[in-house]
Amino acid sequence: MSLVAATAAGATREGAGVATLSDVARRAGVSPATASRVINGSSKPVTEELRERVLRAVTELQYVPNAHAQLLARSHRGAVGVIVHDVSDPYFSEITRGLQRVATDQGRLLMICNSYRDPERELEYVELLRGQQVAAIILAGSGYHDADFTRLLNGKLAAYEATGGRVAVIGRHEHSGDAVMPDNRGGGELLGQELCRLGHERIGVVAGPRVLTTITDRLAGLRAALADHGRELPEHRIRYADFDRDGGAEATAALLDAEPDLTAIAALNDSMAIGALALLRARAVPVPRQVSVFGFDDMPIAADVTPALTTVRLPLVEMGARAMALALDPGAAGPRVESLSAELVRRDSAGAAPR
Amino acid sequence: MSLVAATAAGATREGAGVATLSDVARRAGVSPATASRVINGSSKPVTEELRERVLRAVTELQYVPNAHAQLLARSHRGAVGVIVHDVSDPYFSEITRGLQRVATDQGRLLMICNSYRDPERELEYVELLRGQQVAAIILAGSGYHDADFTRLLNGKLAAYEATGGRVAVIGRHEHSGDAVMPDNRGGGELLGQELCRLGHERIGVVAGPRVLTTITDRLAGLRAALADHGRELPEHRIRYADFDRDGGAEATAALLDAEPDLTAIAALNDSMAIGALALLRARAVPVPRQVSVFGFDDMPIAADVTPALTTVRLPLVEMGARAMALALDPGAAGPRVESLSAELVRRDSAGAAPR
DNA sequence: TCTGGGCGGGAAAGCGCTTACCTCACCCGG
DNA sequence: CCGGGTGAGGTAAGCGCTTTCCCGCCCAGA
Repeated sequence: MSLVAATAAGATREGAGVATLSDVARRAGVSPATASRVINGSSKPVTEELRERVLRAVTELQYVPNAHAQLLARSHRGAVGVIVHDVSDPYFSEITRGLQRVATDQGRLLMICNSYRDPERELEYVELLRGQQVAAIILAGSGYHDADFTRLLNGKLAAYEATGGRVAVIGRHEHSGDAVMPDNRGGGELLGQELCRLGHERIGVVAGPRVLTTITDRLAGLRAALADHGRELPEHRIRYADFDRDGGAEATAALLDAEPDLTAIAALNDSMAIGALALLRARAVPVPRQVSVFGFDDMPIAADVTPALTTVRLPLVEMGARAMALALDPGAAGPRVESLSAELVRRDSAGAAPR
Repeated sequence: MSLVAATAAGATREGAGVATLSDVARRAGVSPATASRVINGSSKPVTEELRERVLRAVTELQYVPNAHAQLLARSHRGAVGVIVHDVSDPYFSEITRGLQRVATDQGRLLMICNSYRDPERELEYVELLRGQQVAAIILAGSGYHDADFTRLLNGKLAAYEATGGRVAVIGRHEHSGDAVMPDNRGGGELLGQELCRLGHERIGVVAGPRVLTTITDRLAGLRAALADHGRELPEHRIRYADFDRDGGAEATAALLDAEPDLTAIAALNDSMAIGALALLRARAVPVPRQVSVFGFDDMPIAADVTPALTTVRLPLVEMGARAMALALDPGAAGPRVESLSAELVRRDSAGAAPR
């Protein structure tokens, strides 16, 4: 689910009569208590006779219990909140699939919120989810290099946890609690090693916004690996743009305009890599013969573009599943951190550097 | 949001003390009524002095109102429910984007539920959303050829509408209320015309599940256009499979195995077309030189695969936006139906039939 | 000085449900 | 024949909030 705070405005006030529990009880000629008991199979026994009368009334009135009233009365936290950058981004779709699977297994409802990479909105969603009395909040997706924001967010999360809420994050170092950490740095290193193995020297990097910690991590790994092989990564060969397809195309164009003889483009996620591929095709640059392209994440479409994308795989579904498991298992006192390693996937978009 | 019915089991019962409105009131030394008034800016004036005391208490206690209690007290329907087949499918991501935009503009919260093409689950979600007291329910995605299911669904929707709920559907004829209808049949015709224009005779169709009305509509349009040009579409050249990438690959393989000399593959959505493309590439069949491939929907990635997909565009975002507008506008007595037409997008995956 | 009107604030009645607790009838053993 | 146990059902007290209604105060006007 994507949410947006509902304001008081624009409320509809329709509805002559939604059937309530009392309506059912009245029609069945029993007390609300009895009706409630048969409707949600309480442990307290009710005679067959009454049970049937109640069930009949339920179908006749098309009664559906008011979920809010139930929640209030039970003071029972059922749902789990998830805050992602954007579910329509395959990276998050995959993570969400993992989250969903575990949540479903445990009979939990999931509320999914899109922050669209706006820290402000992320903060709002934490409040909103808290108001919804969710049992746990899961934050997926890169954190931000912004100390003020981090402090604020941690404050809110702490308040939530203090009242028994559980929190798990995916890929954020800033939070001190339970976390699932994909090895972004290690993935960057794999990328760097491959680049060196293939003999690339003039490498352009197509990066997402530098405020994202994911970007700096991947970059750091890449730099480290290159340095190991005596290569440098000058700042002017890194272009920061939106973390999506169009950003990838744009950054690639800028890179190529500045230095037409690059032999490799390393995109910091697959969407950007697809944008890079599109731009190269538009400019009739042969891939990988003249320029090799690398992605990151290995989202499903990566294998289907042409040339199929060489990329660094992150176990996205697994990450989601683990995070949900952590969030739902009250266990362990100390914070638990699970690291998941990256893996290089060689396909057709990268080859040896032309000489 | 994706939901799954939360069972009573597996509830957590944590939480020593979530601050409540009374806590805030007590700490501020005012009545709950006053606290409530300042917190959600009631029209009733409150002295600056008290207002400040309350606000201070709110921040000190990190108070967040209990959304369920608010909803209950206001008996105000805020959210809107959306049932789609699968948000991670770009077709629905796009529609959802449109829904979201309008909902956000009107300050509405969206609850998104994935039915994963399971009619049973669709029914359950209608109940669930009703229980959540949503102001409207939007059903997106093909209906099913299943009279029993349709009757059941319409019954539930009618009950919901009877109590003031609003319903809008996207691409379903079975419901009699407000609807946004993409012109699937017309799109099929466009496809057929293009196929004829390019001189294709031996055409294989890669279709999704035949229980989906979308499939039969597109197929009907395609058939009609072919018939106009004196061509037939024999049943054995239609393969029904899952409505996704893998289904597309599978159906294409079956088609080619049976008739290696087909000159065109018409897939009934882009995901399937991408699967077809992948299979053809794997078999080293040149596209479009030997076989042309057509998609349907024009989802964003269609332009980025290679060869770029020739497809039939549906205004997905627009469809979502219109549906939400209909759902949120109580207006008109009679049911309103908005038709949106399809458009052929020529790219590189289709060419003249080889001779 | 007295009255009426306005206005800020509180008391309390719900919203629809769950559940602890109580009642009442019945049945058993002593 | 009676006391107490048992078990089915009802009563009512909330869950946390909003909102109507009312009260008391202050000031303007007579």
